[in-house]
Amino acid sequence: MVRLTIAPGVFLWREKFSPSQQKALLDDVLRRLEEAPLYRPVMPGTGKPFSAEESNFGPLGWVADKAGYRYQPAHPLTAKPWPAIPSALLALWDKINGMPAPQCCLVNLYRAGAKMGLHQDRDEGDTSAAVIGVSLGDEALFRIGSATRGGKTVSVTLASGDVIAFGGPARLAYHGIDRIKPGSSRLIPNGGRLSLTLRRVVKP
DNA sequence: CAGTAGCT
DNA sequence: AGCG
Repeated sequence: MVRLTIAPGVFLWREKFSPSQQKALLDDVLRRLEEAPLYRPVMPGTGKPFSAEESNFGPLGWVADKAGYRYQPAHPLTAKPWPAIPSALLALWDKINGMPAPQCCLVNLYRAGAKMGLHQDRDEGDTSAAVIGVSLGDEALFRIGSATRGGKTVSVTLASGDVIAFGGPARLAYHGIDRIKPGSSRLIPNGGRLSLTLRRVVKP
């Protein structure tokens, strides 16, 4: 597999999941989302809704509501534990990061027009492992900079099956999704992009 | 005084 | 880029 270096600590593998693997992973993800339905989080304080919809797999899920950002073991609407992380994603993590296993797989669904402002993944007590993201469906314009706001940023288009990882010097880099390219993939019913973000949350 | 995974 |  060809690993591209986007910036120090930021790596990209194009189509690391083949089309048939993408379809299998999507089916697995959609089955699990029946148990843990997507919902629309809101910003702490202001209550402004995200444009993306979210859910989680794994022992801990990242949630946002008026009270703040946090990890919790159960779905905020159903109160049920999050479904397990798909085995294909655990295998991917093991190849890139090794042990210990990820504790969270945040699922983001971006339909046409959805985006995600520049932010840091900094709600984790353990930042020693890289964050790993898998893209399914429509292409997205991803942007990543440094650990401080206002620094230089680089943009890259993420397509279905692509895998991005940022760790080490880039683990706390600001990053976000500027826009989705509607209709660029037929993988997801009704269109859109699913991002599957793997993270370690607490120290072993 | 932080806000900022939002918005203009 | 910078807001309140």
